[in-house]
Amino acid sequence: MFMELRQLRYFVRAAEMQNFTNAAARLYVTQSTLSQQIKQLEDTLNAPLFDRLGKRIRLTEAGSLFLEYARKTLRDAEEGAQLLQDLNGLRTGRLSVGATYGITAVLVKAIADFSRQYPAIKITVVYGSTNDLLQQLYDFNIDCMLSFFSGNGDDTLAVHPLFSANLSLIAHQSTDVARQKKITPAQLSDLPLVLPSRDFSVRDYFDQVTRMADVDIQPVIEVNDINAILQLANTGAWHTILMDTSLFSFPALKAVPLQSTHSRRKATMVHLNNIYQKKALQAFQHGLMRSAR
Amino acid sequence: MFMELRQLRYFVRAAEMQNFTNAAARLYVTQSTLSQQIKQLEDTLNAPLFDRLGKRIRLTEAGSLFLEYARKTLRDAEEGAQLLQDLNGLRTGRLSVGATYGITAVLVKAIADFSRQYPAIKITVVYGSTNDLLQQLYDFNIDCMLSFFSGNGDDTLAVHPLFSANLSLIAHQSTDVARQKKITPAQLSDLPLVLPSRDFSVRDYFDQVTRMADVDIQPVIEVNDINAILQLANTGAWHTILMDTSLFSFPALKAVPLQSTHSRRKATMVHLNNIYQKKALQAFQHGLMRSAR
DNA sequence: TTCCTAAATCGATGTTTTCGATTTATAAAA
DNA sequence: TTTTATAAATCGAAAACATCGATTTAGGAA
Repeated sequence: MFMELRQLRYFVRAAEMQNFTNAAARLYVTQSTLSQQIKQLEDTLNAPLFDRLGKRIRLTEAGSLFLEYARKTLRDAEEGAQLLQDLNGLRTGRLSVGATYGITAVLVKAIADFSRQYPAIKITVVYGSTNDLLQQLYDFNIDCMLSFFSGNGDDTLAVHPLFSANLSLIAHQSTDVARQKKITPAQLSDLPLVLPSRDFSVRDYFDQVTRMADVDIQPVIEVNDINAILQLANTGAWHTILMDTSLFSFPALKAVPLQSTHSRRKATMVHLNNIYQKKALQAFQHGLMRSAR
Repeated sequence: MFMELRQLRYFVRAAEMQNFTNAAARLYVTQSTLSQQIKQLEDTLNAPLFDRLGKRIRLTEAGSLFLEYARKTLRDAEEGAQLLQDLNGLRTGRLSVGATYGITAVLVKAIADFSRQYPAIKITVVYGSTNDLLQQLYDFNIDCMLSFFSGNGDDTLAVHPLFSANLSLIAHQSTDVARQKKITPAQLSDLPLVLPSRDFSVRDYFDQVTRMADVDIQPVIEVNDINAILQLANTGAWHTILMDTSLFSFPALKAVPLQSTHSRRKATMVHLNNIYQKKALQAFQHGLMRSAR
């Protein structure tokens, strides 16, 4: 009725050996079985594949033509299976990681390590707000999310803690405040501040902290790019507020921890529960945990 | 233990439908059977192909990767079988032809001839927009496409010219314009027009021509069915714009060629390159070329 | 919560594959 | 020409397998 790969396997071997009995032996079936399966294949194809010349057999024209396709079919199936083997061995695949800015330092290190260990895996990094990324996670656009997110109560998300970070004043070393060991929210109101715009969760978080400390702090400048903010801070003319872990590649900038309840946040790695977890994600998570320590 | 084509057939259908129950129905087996065969395939591949998200399913990374190979495998097997069918001398087989409406006259003649010569070949005609049909061509749903399409630059498509057609005003013989030998785009603006909706490539094409002639022409009525448009034109109350070859079976309607640069288009027959070409397709193409002359 | 629907699982059934034995056919040897 | 050896086809029985219908499990909707 329908063609099956078994029949193609048998046919190809028989064509190669030009002999049913030997082919059957190689296939660990009896000659009877081989004979019947070939016949069945011929029936479904409605064409003879072998000429039976007494006790010899020979491919017909149809058989010769079909042999090529039978081989190709088997090869494709084999390649597909091989590809999945490779996937299991992390010799191929894709990994898509979402992150918020505050995670960059750890992320860069983790990705560098991972890519060195598994050079065949293609990595995509998607920056966005925590909410953006959550959406993308649910849409299956990213495999995991790195952010300051502590979970939403249900069990659809797996949340793995990475490290803790402090909300901090970022100031150029030449300024007075840069030398302080800590600073209170109230003390911020006199300082010239450049803050990330409300797209960034750290800004939300900062507003929350100041509201709780009952002080009102308005930035002089608002920018929606963390790197630009750091550049501005690097001139010494402005300060900013970021998680201390956002601070790297600017040796002249110092982080002064904000003194307040809840000024420490936990960075986490989040992925969907209850779906198959890519091996690549597991490996990446493993490296990430090490990088975060 | 071993992969079988049956499993690939089930898998591909399930992946396409994203739903086991519906896929099973289409395959004329029960959902139970499908479920078990998919599981078996997953076992032999040692990789999950679907995420089971409650009552939904979704391809895993492995599944997406494997889908391509499964399709390729089935296609090769199918091509091999088709090869032998053709070898049987066009005494059996299927031919699926996609066409846009403007080709109908030639298509009908070609099919009539072909079917008389090879009565055993089952013919399917699929009408659709050029883009629809291109997609179906790439999906192997149709063997060739007849349309006003001149190629897309790459060598995956073989394009054979059939005939040229003129963009024309279609008017009832009782109207004044029907007696003109030709008409300019500017002259159209005073006429009551029913135009095919933008789904039709001829409309795109007409808009392009008027834009180049620097006149703005808006239809009174827009309809997404060519036959309905011709019925309307046949009342004498409206005119329309079509390729002159679309005009047949309405003896009272006349085509007045649009006088403009580029108002002639070439109709073509297009099929995929680099795959085995059915004998039936070759024969059909041959007849088509003769009909188009 | 209850209801609805989709996938997984289970045991029974029917089909298909396989096997071993036998038959048929033919090429080579006597 | 007969005999012998060997290879493919055929046959009936046995094993393996796919399929089914019924049931269970579980998510999503009302």
